[in-house]
This record gives sequence, C-alpha cells and structure tokens, in this order.
Amino acid sequence: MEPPAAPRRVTIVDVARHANVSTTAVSKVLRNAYGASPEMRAKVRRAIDELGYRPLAAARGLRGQTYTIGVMLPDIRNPFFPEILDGVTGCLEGTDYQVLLGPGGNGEKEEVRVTDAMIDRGMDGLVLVAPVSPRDRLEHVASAVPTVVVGRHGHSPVYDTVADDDRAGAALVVRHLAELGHRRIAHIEHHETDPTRATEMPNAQRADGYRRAMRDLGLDGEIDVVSTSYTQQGGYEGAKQLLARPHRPTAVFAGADIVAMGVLEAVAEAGLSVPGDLSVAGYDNTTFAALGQISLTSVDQAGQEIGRNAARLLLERIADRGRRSVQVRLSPTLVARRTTDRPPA
Amino acid sequence: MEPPAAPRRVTIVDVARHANVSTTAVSKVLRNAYGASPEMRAKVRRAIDELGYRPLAAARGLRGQTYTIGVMLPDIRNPFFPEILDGVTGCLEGTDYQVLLGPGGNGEKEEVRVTDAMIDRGMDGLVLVAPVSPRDRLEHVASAVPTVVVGRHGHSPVYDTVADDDRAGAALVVRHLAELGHRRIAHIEHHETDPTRATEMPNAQRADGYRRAMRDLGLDGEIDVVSTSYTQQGGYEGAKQLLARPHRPTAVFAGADIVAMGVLEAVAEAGLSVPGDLSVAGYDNTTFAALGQISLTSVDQAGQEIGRNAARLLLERIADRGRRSVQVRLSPTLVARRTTDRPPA
DNA sequence: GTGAAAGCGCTAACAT
DNA sequence: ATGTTAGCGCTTTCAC
Repeated sequence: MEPPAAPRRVTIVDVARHANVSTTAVSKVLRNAYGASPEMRAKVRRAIDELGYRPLAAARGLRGQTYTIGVMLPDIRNPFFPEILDGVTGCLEGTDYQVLLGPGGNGEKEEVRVTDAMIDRGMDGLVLVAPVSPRDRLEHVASAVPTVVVGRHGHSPVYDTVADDDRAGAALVVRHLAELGHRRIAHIEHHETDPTRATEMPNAQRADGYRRAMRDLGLDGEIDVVSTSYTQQGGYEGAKQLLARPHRPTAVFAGADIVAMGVLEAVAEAGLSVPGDLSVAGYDNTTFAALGQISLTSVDQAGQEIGRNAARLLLERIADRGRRSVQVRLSPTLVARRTTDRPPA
Repeated sequence: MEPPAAPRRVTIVDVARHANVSTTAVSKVLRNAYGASPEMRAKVRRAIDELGYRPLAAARGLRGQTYTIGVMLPDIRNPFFPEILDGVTGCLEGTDYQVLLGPGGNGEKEEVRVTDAMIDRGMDGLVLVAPVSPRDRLEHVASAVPTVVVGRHGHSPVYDTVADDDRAGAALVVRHLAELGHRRIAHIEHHETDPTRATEMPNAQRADGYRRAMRDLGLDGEIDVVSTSYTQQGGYEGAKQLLARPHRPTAVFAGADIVAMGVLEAVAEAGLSVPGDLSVAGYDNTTFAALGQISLTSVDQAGQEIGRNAARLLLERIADRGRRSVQVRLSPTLVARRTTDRPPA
C-alpha cells in the first residue's frame, strides 16, 4: 500500500535497449540529425512508439535546445493579444517548438520576473509583446536568448522588432473623421512619463500620429489632447473633461477601444447620442468593437500577421544568432462602423 | 569578429568557488534546505548577488523540482479565465513557483499536445482549466504530474477539482426571472454529444440546473431549450429560433455571456427591445456584461476564488502526492443588471 | 554509419 | 555543519 509515486518515465536508454542500438542513435533520430540509416531510423521510431517514449525537454535543454518558445503577454485581458498569439502558434505549427505563455502583468517588476523565469527555463527564444521595460533590460534579455520585441517602436542591434505603424493608424482615424466633416477632433491618450517609452510605446506614437495628421489637414488650431490612461475609467474621465469644454469637440479619437468604451458611457450619461452629437473612434478593433450593440469604428492591427512575422524572425535568429537585426513594420486598416458619422449640423 | 554567442551562464560552481564553499552548500541555500549555518547562508547569498547567479530550472528539474506550475487555458479569448489565473498567481506569489500558461485551443488534440508538452518540460504541477479531454486522458496526465482540474464536474481519485456550482447558478437565473414575473423562460445551451462531457461539462450542468429550477417552480410545461453552441453565432441563431416561436418566450437564459451577446443582436435586428419585449440573462459575468452599453444580467463565478483554491490544492498535492483527492465546489452569485425586467404586460 | 564516453548544471546520498 | 561523489536524461565530441 505505498503511495502512488509517479511511475518512472521511459528514457532514451530504454528506447535504445529496446531497439538494440545506442542512445546516440536514438538521439540522432529524435533530432533528425545526420548519421543514421533509414533502417536505423525505422527501428528506432518503432521502439519509440512501442514504449510511448517522449524526450524530456528539460534534459535536452541541458545540452541542446528545449524546443520551447516563450511569449510574454503584458495583459491577458487585452483582446488584441490572442490574435498575435494565434499568428505565432500558427507559424510554429508543424515545427517541434511548443509555445508557452508568460503572464506579464503590465509592470516592470513583473516583466523582469517573467522574462528571467523564461530564460532560467532554458527557452530557445522569446517573443515579448508590448513590453514596458526600459531598453537596457530588453537588450539584456535579448543577449541571453534570441528575442523578438512586438508592438514597440525603436530599434536595437540585438533584437528584432515587429510592429504596426501606429502613427499611420492614428492618421487613418483623423482623416476618416475629417472626411466626414469633423474639425474639432479630440484625442484621449495614455499618459506616459518615462522618456524612452514616451517615444517607443504605441500609445505615444498614436498621439503623435494624431497631432501630425491634424497639422497635415490644417487643423493645428483644433488639436485637443486629454491625457488619462488606456482604461475604461481613463476614457470615462477623459470624455467628462472634453464634454465640459465651452466649445466641445464633435469627434473623439480614443487611443484604444477600451478607452472608447469609457467615452461611450460618459456620453450616454450626459444624455448625448453617438454618433448624433458626438462621433467616437477607438483603436485595436477588439471584440467589443465588433459587437453589434457597440459597433465601434476602430483601427485593425494585423495581429495574426504580427505574430507570424515575430515567429518567423525568431526562428531565423535561433538559426543564426549573429545575423543583423530586422525591423518589420505593418500597416493597420480602418474599420468604419456606426459610432462615427457626420458632425451635428 | 565572431558572432555574439550567448555568454556562458554563471553556474553553481562559479558561486561555490567565489564563496569558497562546496556546490552542495550553495544548493542548500538555494532550496532553504537544512544543514547550512547562518554565516554560510550569508556568504553564499552575497556571492550569488555579486555574480548575478540564477539557477537553471531545467537542470534543477533533472534531479528535483523545476519550480514551474503549468496552467492550461482552453481559450485565451474567454474573459473569464484571466480571473482564475489571477487567483492562481496570487496564491503562488511569494513562493518560488513560476506560472506558465499553455494555450489549449479548445480541442482534444490541442489539449494532448499542450499537456504532454508541460509534462515533458518537467513542470511540478498542472492546473487544467475546463479541459475537454475524456476522463482517461485527465487521469493519465494526473498520474504523471500533480494535477488540479478546474471548471469541470465529476471526481477522480487521482486529481483534485475546483468548480463553481453551475446548477445552482442556472437556478439563480431562473428564480430571478420567475420573481420578475416570467413564466416562459427559454434556455440556449451548448450542444454536447460526448457522453462523459454531457455530464461533466459546465454547460451541461447549466442546462440541467435550468430544467430542475423550472420544475421546482412548477414551470415544467414551459421548459424550452434550444441547442446551439457557446458562441455569439450560437446565441444569434438560438434567438432567431426562439423569436420565431408562435408563442415566444418572455425571457431567455443564455448559457454564457457571449451567447447573450448574440441574442441581443438578433433581438435588435427583429426590432424588439430589451428588456421591454424580452429579458436576457447570460452567464460568467464577463467584461462585456459589465459594460455600461450592454449592462447584461449575468452569473458571477468566483473566478479568483477558484484560482486560489486550485493553487492551494496543487501545492498540497505536490507536497503529498498520495493524499486523498479533494473536491471544492464554490457558489456563484447573480448580478442583476438592465437586460432583465418584468415581462411585457 | 555507429557507439562509447564525457559532460550540461544541478540535487541527493553519503561520507566526514 | 560541511564536502565528496554519483547520477538525473539527454546531446555531443570523437573514436571506430
């Protein structure tokens, strides 16, 4: 009546014995490495199947690879990130790599913890999605393990980047609203104090894109930015401020869909209608935006495309750690829905 | 001009040499194990800090633990799961364990792949969230590594379970609607063919809870179940069917919030109003439900509580693999919002 | 093409 | 309380 201890795992030695070959031979078959005859391969594969052998990734990692790709997501709740993840896993399908996710937590401390953990676990490559850590830290990580940084602008020789052109996305929104006839187009941005991040983060690029687009349209005088945060609460508060303006805007470009949700709430509370009294646009084209009840005009980032590119670059870098760093920039598209229309007469 | 190969990692040997002690001593300090004097500990810790040493989890795992807990999520997109995750990570905070997520993919094949991958990576324990795999498979996994199954009914001697009482949750909705005066209360369920899952999955329990509650209220004759799927599309189609009934229901209990979203869309399309013409309730109290624009009556599962319990049970089982299996059942609560009201006169 | 043997970084027995 | 030594399961020389 002993406690049901875990039964001993089948090891490479068992397989070798069962197939009457050396462990080296088995290892070669596992890795599709050079130096094993077809007959040998067949024999070994049969033994593997018969014994139900699975190589222990941890042990492999001690000498070679762990066949594990780590993806750090800063916030599981953001409905945009699953798209990226789908792209990554899709690209890795058919390879021997397995994707594991590290829950980031939107803070530098949490990011350090999770990236260190991934390095300590011998992961072969990392995809960092919209990291908030300073550049040095990212480079530190990238020097320990092949890394692709996603959704953050600013280059580095040690890691590759994939990002949407957030400035262009913001311009799409502004032009769309201007074409509808709006002039007083306000923007709600995410407040950023850190100097590096103030240029590298998507939110900063969106705000910048908004300003540039306004200027390009000759609307310099109408530029109106409220600085809160990329949260529903931030959108609510930002909208409150904008609605209290003596001469209030006819359109609001919220820096993220979740912000737009807060705006919609504040507008409803003020007894105003969308888009009758105010047009509202978001960013990210999240699930919310597509809901029939919401039908929010938004900017679609090619999430899957981003993920696919990230995975591809990562595999390339794993294969050649010394290669020059690559920057991929993708173009977002506008998805016009029912929250934007012509301004009130 | 050689390619910048990864600099050699600091190992336990380096630390031992630097501190003038044995590797055993360092190992003991790392694991807070018995047999190291305070002075020794101090010395070793200093060396660790000075060298920036971090133990390699893969190597530790080869003999002992990897200090990694794997959480399998079937669907990253489901906004309910982050709650569970928060509970798990919260409970593990302060311990040496790191949580890594395995993207499930809502299919048996994907689940096998990701659970195998987690086992192969030497994880110390697994939390499986709402797995769809058959019981045998779950027991197979659990026999390889300590496992807690979350959000699935049905016990097993080899794994612990944590779940909300979905029957009770469904009853909460039915009683709420009945108290408002509804009698013709319909339900949209997720179609399930597999016999094991037909009893063990939450959706099945919700449908069952609906039927029981209707009977308990003497509404046997009004029981009306449409069988589609737990998707927005499923809700849309289900609602279409219900609205086409000669004597249509006055209230719809959708088995999940996302289903309710589809219902709302179909209702709006039919030119009807909620809750004026039809009351709608969901399940899961997701982010959607709470949005001011939606304000959906829903059932709140204590997600964080579920996660905390799962983590606690897992730690207990890691400490004692032989202990009897435990089942924790938590109680959901109703969150009444604006989509439910008295039936039309 | 094949296999023996060394060793990856750590922990666990076993001395001392 | 401390150190020595033998592995854990795999990959990688390097013989043959």
